[in-house]
Amino acid sequence: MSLDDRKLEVLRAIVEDYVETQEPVGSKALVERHQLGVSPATVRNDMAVLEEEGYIRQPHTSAGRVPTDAGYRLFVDRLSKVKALSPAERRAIERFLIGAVDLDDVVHRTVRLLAQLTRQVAVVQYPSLARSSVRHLELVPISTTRLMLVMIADTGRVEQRLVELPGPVPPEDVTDLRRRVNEKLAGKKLADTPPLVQGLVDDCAPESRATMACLASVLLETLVERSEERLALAGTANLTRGGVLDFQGTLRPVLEALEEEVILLKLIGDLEPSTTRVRIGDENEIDNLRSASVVSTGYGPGATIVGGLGVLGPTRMDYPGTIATVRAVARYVGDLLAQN
Amino acid sequence: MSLDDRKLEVLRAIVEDYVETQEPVGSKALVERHQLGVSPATVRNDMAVLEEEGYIRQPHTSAGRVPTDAGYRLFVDRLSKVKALSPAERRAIERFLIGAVDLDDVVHRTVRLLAQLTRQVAVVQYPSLARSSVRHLELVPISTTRLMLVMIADTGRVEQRLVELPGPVPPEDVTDLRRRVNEKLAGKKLADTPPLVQGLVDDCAPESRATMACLASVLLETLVERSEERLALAGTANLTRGGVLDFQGTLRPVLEALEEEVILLKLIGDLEPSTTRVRIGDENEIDNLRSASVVSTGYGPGATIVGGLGVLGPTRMDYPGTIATVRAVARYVGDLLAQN
DNA sequence: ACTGGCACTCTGTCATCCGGAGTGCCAAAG
DNA sequence: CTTTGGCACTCCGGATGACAGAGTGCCAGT
Repeated sequence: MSLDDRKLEVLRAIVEDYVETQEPVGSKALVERHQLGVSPATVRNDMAVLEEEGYIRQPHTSAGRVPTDAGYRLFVDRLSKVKALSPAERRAIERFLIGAVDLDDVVHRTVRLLAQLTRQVAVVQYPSLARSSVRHLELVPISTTRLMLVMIADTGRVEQRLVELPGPVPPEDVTDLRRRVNEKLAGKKLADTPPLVQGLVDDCAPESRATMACLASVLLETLVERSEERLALAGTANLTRGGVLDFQGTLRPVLEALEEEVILLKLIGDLEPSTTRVRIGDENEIDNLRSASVVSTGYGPGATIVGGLGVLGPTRMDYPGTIATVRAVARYVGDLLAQN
Repeated sequence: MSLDDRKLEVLRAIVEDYVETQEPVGSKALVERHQLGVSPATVRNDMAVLEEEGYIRQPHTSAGRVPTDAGYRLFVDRLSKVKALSPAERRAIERFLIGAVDLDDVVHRTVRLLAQLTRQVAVVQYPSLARSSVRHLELVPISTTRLMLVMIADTGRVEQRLVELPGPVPPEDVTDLRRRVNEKLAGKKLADTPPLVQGLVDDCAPESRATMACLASVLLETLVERSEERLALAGTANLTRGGVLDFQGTLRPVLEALEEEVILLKLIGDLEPSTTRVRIGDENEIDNLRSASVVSTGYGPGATIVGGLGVLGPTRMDYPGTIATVRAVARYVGDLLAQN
């Protein structure tokens, strides 16, 4: 059975009212607040059908209706258009992001901005190393048998690792190493480096091969293979808005999930489709987040995507507004990155 | 009126029981659980005195007693000895901290370890730039009019800034700049650099002076003056242990405070006395944290202190255990830093 | 196909009640 | 002077019941 237009309209009204008031919405209140042009009794019939189809449910007999996850899904997919941002919001975004001094700063500002605008928990992934290219590799002698390897990526990320050398290496050899490493790797996608790094070691004169091998293993192991993704988080205090009503009584599981970087990355990290993604309640694979929704998208300079960002909140959230904000922030951040 | 030994013993018993059970403790239960050698009635008299003096209070008439902030304070100062760590804890600390690949990694591991061991919210400050020395300054050309300035500090911190140059600068000039900057600044305390940096500009040949001035201003402004302190946070989910009983009903204010880096720095950042500091409830200047206690200490290689770390929890916390853990972790981190 | 009416159900709240735990005080004992 | 046992009193927390309000489902009528 397909739902006619009015039933969809009723669903939309229920979602909007419930999101706003946080209370189950009844037929009477609905016809009063929206111009549906029909009587409560009619709405009740429609509601019965919507409930049958699984889009809404009653917390208990003779209470109003509340959207189900499926109801929100239908709402997001077919009933809502993306809200335009208010000029105030646009200005807030611009003002917030100018004046960032480095990548850390950009990411921190972004995540706070996002949390503030959406009034939810915000997550921003640092530009992924896997999607970055090497801009420059620097070797800094710390002692005769220790180097600090600093990698600067085109996305602005800077990573450093301590390298323990097998034996003392004189400064002029370091200069030589640096030159050779950069010649080979600068400008290359990090993902493409493994064979090149191997080549570096192979081409090495025997006397410096051990040193180069050390360097190579640190490079490969900690920067390419275990290429650690970094995250910033903000707005956890927003979880307490709306009392303990959202998240079925306890923030515990949600806070626990937010502590796990791996989980967060799963949430915002699937960057394949360049469009905004919305995961509602049960659609999250993480059990702890069954009562939460996540709106996420990728960002990056131009059309490429180097990282993800998003927000997490109760399933009862303002989807159109949140989606609009997340997209806008992602675009601004992308532009900002493009300027480097 | 001074408190005799038995009254102090009663106070200790009350604190210990309350911390454990989370429930107001009455005179009867007290004599049963501890060998006080006196009757409940006697204990009641002592309690009356302790209440008079402000060390305990009754949530309501005819309920048991609960320690006040002053009571906890007295307990911490005079009634508790620092617990020795269990071998299991020691092992956990060691196992957790070996294998860290860089400073970020050390800090993150530390903060998680601390949160896990104390079962509270943990905060770790990155080694303060203000207390670090310059190990090396690196200049990486990004384009002809842009440099990336990378500063490597002896504490392992690495900071990078983008420098917009007034005009194109050829690579060999960059090499020269790099050499001059390092000759002057390497090994110096960051706090001592301002006059040296000024000297660098003054000594510059006129044709490169504008470039050097640019560099100098970025250095001074963003690394020395606005030397940003960084923090890591973990264990917020622990706030939900003990139900909503701690923190008088809502986590809101606490979560809000935890979002503010400035506030956190105030909490753990006062590094003057090298000993552990405990702030109980009202002793926190931050209103939001009036129902929380903070245990913090400084850490650093050897006897010097380069940063702070600590935990935050309900006033009802296991002070001896927490203090011991915080100290131990700080010592281990210090040792780890000393190895670099 | 929609509407008005009506009986029914369930929640949330308020008042009341009662057992339990704990206190404060007092008089007696050490 | 300190400690102890006894006793009346207070207050919390849970259980119970009554009740108004909101909302529904269903049915007959338009």
